Amino acid sequence: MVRKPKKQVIYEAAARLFQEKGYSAASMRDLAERVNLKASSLYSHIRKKEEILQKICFDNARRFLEGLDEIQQQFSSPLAQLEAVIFLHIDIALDDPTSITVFNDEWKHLEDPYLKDFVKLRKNYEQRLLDIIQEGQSSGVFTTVTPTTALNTMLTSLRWVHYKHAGDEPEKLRKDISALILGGIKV
Amino acid sequence: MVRKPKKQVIYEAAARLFQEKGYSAASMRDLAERVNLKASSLYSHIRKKEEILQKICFDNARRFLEGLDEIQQQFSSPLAQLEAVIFLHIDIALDDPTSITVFNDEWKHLEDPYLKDFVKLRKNYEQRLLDIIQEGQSSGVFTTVTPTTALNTMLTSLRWVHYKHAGDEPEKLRKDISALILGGIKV
DNA sequence: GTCTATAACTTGATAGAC
DNA sequence: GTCTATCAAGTTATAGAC
Repeated sequence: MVRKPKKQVIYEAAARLFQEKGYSAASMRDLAERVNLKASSLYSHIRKKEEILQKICFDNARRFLEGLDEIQQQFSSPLAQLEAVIFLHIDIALDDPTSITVFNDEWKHLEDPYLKDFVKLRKNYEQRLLDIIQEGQSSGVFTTVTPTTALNTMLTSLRWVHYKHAGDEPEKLRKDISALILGGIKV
Repeated sequence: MVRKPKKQVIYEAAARLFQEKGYSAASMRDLAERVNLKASSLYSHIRKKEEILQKICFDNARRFLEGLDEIQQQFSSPLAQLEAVIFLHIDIALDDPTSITVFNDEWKHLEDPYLKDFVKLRKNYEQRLLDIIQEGQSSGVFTTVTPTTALNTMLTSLRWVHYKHAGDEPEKLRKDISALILGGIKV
């Protein structure tokens, strides 16, 4: 029987709390109650509230970026890369739906310099996807919609898996979603 | 030169403020400053902070529901209806991007009984779209992905238009997005 | 590490003068 | 309708006893 370090228990409870009430509306007293502590005791484990949000946001950002690294090593065709990106987003969303919700919805409550850094990482990620799309268009396998329109439509269309997944098997879900997205992009 | 009623000025400033900082992090003092009043003076025009959020959320909900009413009177085929729904979402997003962001992202800060009512309206809207999708599947014009998967993918994929629109002409945007979404749904 | 106590400040909202 | 003054409650975070 392995006991989780209390710090981890706090982070996980915080993610659920931020998901439910939003970062700003979630108080340290709320959080403390959920881990059976007084608010002041939390500060033996973390330095400040924002630190929790930082970890959630940057851990997830890293996950996406490293996932994309692997994909670009493993696949060379734009179509295979894009499909793998779709699977990456679905798998991450299914693996940790709570923290991905916070990552998606609460990052704007980061303060500088973390906010700036976060936005930069994200811009980076999106630019790399944009390059894939444009390569696919050049080689004639993708339709010639405006690239940012294709990118944004694809990325946002993946933003429901984490909180609304109806109970399909992951395999069925991956198959359906990739068919829906790629069906619109492929020539 | 028509002067806007101050109440409307307040609502519009509030929508922008809620969009920028989120409902919870936006204070009545922030809002007052933006309309050159003291916080207490706001209460001559509104009863409470949540009242503003209510109006924004329910006004937009009504817009979508009435839009769907019209669509279902005007078109009979599932494909034509679904395309019209896509245009409806795009047009609303382009017409008032700020208030649609608040509608999309901040509704969860409504309190009961408004929260319950809002969720009910939304469920209603989504059920009607689900029926369209299922009719299209039955008549063989839509692929047989899980209907809720098609619905959620379609609806969330429309949730970027309001805040990221790159500068395309609306017509090009409507054409691209409907091609991307319907291309994945059509048989 | 957890507690009590508290500092220092912000919050939404009200009372009442003008 | 707008102001000043104020309230009661809530906020993050720290100090120091145990």
